[in-house]
Amino acid sequence: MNPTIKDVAKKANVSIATVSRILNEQKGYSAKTKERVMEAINELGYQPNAVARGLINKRTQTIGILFPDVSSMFSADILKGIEEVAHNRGHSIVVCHTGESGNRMMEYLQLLNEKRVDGIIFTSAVITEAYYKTLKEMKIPVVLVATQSYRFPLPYVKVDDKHAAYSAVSYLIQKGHRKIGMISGDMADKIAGRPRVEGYKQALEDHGISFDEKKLVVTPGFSFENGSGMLQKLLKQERDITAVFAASDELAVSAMSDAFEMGIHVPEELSIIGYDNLKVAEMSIPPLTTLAQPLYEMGKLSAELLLDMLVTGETVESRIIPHNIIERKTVKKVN
Amino acid sequence: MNPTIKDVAKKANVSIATVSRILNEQKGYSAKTKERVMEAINELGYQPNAVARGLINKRTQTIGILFPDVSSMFSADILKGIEEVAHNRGHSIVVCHTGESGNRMMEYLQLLNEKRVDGIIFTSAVITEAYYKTLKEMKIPVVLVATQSYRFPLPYVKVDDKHAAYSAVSYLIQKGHRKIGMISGDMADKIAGRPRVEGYKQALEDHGISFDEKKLVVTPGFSFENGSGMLQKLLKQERDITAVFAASDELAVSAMSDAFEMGIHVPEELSIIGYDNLKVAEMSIPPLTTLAQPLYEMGKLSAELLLDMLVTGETVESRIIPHNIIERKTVKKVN
DNA sequence: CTGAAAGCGCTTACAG
DNA sequence: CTGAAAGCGCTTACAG
Repeated sequence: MNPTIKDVAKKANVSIATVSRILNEQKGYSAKTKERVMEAINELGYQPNAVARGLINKRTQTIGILFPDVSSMFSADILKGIEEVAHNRGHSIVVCHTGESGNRMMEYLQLLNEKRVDGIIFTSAVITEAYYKTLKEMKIPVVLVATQSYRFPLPYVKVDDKHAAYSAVSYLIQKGHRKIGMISGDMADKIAGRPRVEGYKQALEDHGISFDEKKLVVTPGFSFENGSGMLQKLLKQERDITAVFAASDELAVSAMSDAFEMGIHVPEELSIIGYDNLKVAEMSIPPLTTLAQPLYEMGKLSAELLLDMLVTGETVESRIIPHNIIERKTVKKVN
Repeated sequence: MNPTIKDVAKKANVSIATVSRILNEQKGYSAKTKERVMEAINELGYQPNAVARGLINKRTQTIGILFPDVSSMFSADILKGIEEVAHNRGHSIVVCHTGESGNRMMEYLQLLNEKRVDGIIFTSAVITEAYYKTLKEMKIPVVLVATQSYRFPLPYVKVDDKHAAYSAVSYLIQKGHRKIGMISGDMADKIAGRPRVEGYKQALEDHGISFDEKKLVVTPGFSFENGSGMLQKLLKQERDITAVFAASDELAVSAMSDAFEMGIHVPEELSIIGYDNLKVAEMSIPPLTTLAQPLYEMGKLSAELLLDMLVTGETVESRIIPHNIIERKTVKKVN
């Protein structure tokens, strides 16, 4: 068995109270008893039991992170950012894959409660009433990343999706494009779906281009698989397009694959701009121009905010993160 | 504060012992006391405190997972597989990003020990003497995924790298290629580096093709960045090549980007086969033919084995996982 | 500077 | 079928 505080106390000939004090760098012991205790600790290879500490301190030094899909490229950088600051600030992270079933979500929420995590980071999904209710009952800080809630007062860190989409489309327009199609994710999605379409429309409008619904194509999600065949569909509806804005990088890459199949050259014959700036954006051929969400930084910031809430006990302001365009090689200037 | 077992005991007018029994589905209570207790639990919204349970049971129902890079595509599927079975079997996972610094690794090992995780899954890195020593002192089950140790007796689940590389190169040969180059990762890496080169050499030899070191190019890692420019280098050393075996998908995709830059058409002018079958393999243009490691299944299996060890208390046999080739579109038949 | 004791929220013999 | 009590490994007043 692992040695306990009792073992070191015995070995050092002091009470467990003073061992505890030394461990926690409080005061109330002489230099030489400290020395004796440290010696005993080293000899025994003693490591404090964080479970016992957690029980009494009511702090487990761990935070829970909820992902709809832990293995997506989208989650990857957020996770890394969170891990980075959590670790630096003495916390570990338990990661939860909630999938699409609300079931799994509720299971995990309950689990995180039983495990008494100190806080929760909730990524890119929508907060339902049930989720909010249990979250609230847990009475621990929560921060949202890459999502937000209109109904419930939870701090979030995210990009302004409408604005970002607006920027992406405006960029295309600046490059001389006026016949711009869009491949959208689920329009019923109020966080990442509709706002991007609205941004697209607004950019057109502000530049005197009228919206044409034949230039818009919708698929139920944002994944590579969802995007398959969408470019064909778009071009079938409306042959006369010089550029397309895809609502995610995976959708964009999917469109590039479709273009390749159809023998359409990107960007010579068709410009494409994505959204996200996933790792795959640099790996695509040619490299994808895209609207970047700084996912890694968003992860870091969300963890910072959460841990701040933990120390101050106060809630924190939401943060709209600036987006920007990463120019690579899929958008061509046109007259 | 969260209600405790004491609160429900009081409310139901029983002792905490019987509440505990009911919670743990043991026997020793009447149907109607159970009913009363369940009622109290519901009314209070009581959730057992897993920290207290962990302290007394000496089981935290959590396992630690160590990744050199949590955010890599390689980690993604392994993580998902582990999460899947861990969750199904009532365990949560704390994920650790160890980076390249051995430092971070030791920190995390200590942390996992203090948190008293029930077991550890160690992925795709090499076990040093120091790691092994601390792992051993923790006296908990460990399983290795996508790596192994020759020096230390730790069960692993992985593909046979040499054999897999052999298969990939043999596939190229079957397709009629005889002038086959290789882009290798770090040759000093005894797990994923050298064995793949050995497999390459052996496949050549067994097919009566002599190895030519001008057809081999080495880069310090397996990432997309590491691969940049390697195809140029290879072709400069030896122009006369019809196919290349890349030691990872990222390296392969990198080579495809290089080929694109150089105006070389894949697979018409040059065939490429990768290794791993990451998500990016299907997304590349054209889709990448590759030697697949079933990462998701390997993740699942490693968790199964770890949890089995936890229940049986016995160590478990290592598993060599079968690999296979996913034929997509980057390898062309040749005469 | 130091220790005895209570307590965190549970589980588990032990006794009835 | 049920409860009182000890104990898991710590921290923290409290008292000296």
